Amino acid sequence: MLDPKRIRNELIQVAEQLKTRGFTLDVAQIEALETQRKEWQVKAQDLQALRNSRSKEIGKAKAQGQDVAPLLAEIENLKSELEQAELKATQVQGQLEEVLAGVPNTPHESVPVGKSEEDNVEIRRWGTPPSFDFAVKDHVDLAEARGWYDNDAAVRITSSRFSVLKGPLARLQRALIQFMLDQHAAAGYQEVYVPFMVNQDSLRGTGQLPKFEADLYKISKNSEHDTQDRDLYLIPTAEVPVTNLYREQIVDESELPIQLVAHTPCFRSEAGSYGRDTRGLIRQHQFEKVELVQLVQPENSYAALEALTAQAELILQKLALPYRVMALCTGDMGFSSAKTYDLEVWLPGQQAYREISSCSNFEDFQARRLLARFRIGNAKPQLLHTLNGSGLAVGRTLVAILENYQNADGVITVPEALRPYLGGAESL
RNA sequence: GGAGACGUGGCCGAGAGGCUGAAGGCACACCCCUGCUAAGGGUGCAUAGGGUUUGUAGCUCUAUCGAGGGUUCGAAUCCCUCCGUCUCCGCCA
Repeated sequence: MLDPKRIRNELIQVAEQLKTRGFTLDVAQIEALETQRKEWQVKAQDLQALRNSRSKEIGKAKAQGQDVAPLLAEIENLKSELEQAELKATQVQGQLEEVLAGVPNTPHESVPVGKSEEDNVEIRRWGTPPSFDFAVKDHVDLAEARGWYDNDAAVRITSSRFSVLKGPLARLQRALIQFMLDQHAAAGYQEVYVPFMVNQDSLRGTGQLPKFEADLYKISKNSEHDTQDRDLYLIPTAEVPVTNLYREQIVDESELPIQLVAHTPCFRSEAGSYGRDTRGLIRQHQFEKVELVQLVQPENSYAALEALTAQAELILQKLALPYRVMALCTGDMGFSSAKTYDLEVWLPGQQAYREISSCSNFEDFQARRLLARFRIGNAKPQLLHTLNGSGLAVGRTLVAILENYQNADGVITVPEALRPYLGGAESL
């Protein structure tokens, strides 16, 4: 979430910035709530202070054996007044927080202004799309022809948008995961293994809740006696558990930058995407992803974004997959992001570049909710900047390899970098 | 899953309705002293939020002793619910 102080002091400027991403900040509403907040909070705190001092006097009087009845009578009325002020204060605070929780991050000044995908800006291209002297197939046709992909079985076992991979394709996926983790570890990212289910606080921390509940799979865990909501959610990305490793933590400056990598399955309900990418492995409810996460000092976060993006690119380069880097425009960026680069890989089956990684700098937007902080010496803790990026989406990498490395006879050439992970096999 | 014990600041550990935001110790920071890397003395040392303010300075207020609720003029201390940790039993990979 945004800094409430900034919203208070620079409301108009913030509203302007948010406008570029197509978000209208209800300035009047916030001003009204803010006025009320101040009024009730001050009143409640004043009454609390009064109660505290009176209570202390009673304590002292009692200790000295004096009659406390007059003092008690004096604060008799205070109680209901205080209760009302406290109630009002928490109500207004709650409303204000609800509004603020729905406000997206403000874009970095370097982000191109635009309305949609169309306005994203290509930063660079790497590699050349391969040319084929035969009719190319898409990954579904390629995989089905070899008996590696069974959509019907997945539907029977679970439902649509799940998949069953068999034999060499399943093994290729495992090889890719291993390969990616090894590459990132070699670059200094610490590998972590994390839970695939998370609680609501974690999702709030990274910004998936409260706004995007519909995209998540929920596991009911509440019992009837629970006073708090204990439902768990399947992670939509490793970003959630990994970044939350530092929720409510204060790390020493010497531990920075923190660079982590995790492989997890990801679960997305894909609500609202009916009819899009229904064929094959592009858009699934469950998919494998290797995720890079960094927590850094604020002044380093934009350099870290470049480095993290380059690290994700490295995988594509080692696999010799053609791609381009897109700077997302203000209108296309995710809720929590201040700046995002998408990596788009060339898919011959679609004759198009498709997203395979998304690398974002969230600045302190997530850290504020998370209370993820660092400290220099004995100074006051400061909010970290958080970043993450896919390195890469494994399912889509699988698609890219099948399609880019296909041969006329349906055999798939194994990218050289991957051969050590497949017992030296040159083709599948 | 059953039985019991316990959750206090970066750590250890007092406190058992008021004078406790919290003794004492360790760690840490700064200063003093000390003729070697050791010891001693002093000071400081939680987090968040609000008000005031040009101010992330100062002053001041509020909240926080696992979490939430309750009793009370007043709760770290009493009651309830939940979560977690430990020990024993059961079960299991």
